[in-house]
Amino acid sequence: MPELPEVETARRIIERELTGHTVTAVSNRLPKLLRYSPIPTLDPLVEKSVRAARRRAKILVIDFSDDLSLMIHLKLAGQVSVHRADGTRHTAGHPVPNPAGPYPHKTTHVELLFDNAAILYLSDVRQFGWFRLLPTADVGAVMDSFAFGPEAVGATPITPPELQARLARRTIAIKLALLDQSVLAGLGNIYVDEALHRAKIHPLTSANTVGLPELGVLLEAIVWALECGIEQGGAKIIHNKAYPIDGFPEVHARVDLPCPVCETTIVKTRVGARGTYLCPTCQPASDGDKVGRMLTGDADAELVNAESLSPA
DNA sequence: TGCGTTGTTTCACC
DNA sequence: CGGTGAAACAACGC
Repeated sequence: MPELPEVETARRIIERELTGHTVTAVSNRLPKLLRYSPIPTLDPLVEKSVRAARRRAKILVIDFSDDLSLMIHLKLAGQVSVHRADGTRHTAGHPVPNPAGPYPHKTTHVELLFDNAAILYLSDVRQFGWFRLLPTADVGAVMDSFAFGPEAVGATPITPPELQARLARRTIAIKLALLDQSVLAGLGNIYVDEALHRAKIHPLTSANTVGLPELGVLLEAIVWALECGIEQGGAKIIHNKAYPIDGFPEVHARVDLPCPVCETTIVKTRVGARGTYLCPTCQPASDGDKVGRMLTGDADAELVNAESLSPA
């Protein structure tokens, strides 16, 4: 489930381990991963050296010499793993393949060999991700086509009034608005649940009813969640079960476990089509809630009602 | 074995 | 045109 922290972790690994090194060989066992790529194979990367690794939203970009760039979207289940000649490994993204196990795994599709004997493995058990090889000069235009909103964390963080302006005409659930990459870039299902819990906001609250002070709290909570994730090199969630490190994540993938803040049992519901975890005590339903407004706000009623909104 | 999984796109409709 | 809600899609593991 690579989101901003997992992609940022991958970026840092590539920057640290591979900058200045030259590709000596390339293999790609699943050419369809280049289905959107302007250059249809990775072969031109041979003899090119890594100049930089950068990130925008959840897209990783590796810049090579001779005006070549590789854009990578890990989607649900992509993984980046760099193995050095001395045997040390650095892995980011999805937990499959097992970072401590044998490589290449059957889900490892791309291998890049470098002149320092390091190997970059790109794996994707779901095959939903993509790679695009293109001139560096064209990366900006492709990024523009995605119309990403401001980065959720970065040098010039979005301010509460800016976020309020972006949500002003949005009546959808705040959780869905935060997952919209054109509103704010980088959040996915894990970190949005964590941020809303931290900010004590129910995920079904209509986006344009969240006041300025609450948006300030929410932005702080978003930064907190993403920085927790980056510090940990990505949240550890396997088969929909969280394995918290230092108490993070607090609610996501922790159904039926106690809320670390108030010990109320964490419930799982649905917002849009997304599995959503929340603490019914910390995050009470409010008048602005899309479903909760006609109910008591109790979690079971929400679950039933939310699911009855979609056809069987 | 059919469902769940997520980031993103698409579509009908208001 | 912009927003909404839902479906679609990618492919696999359980």
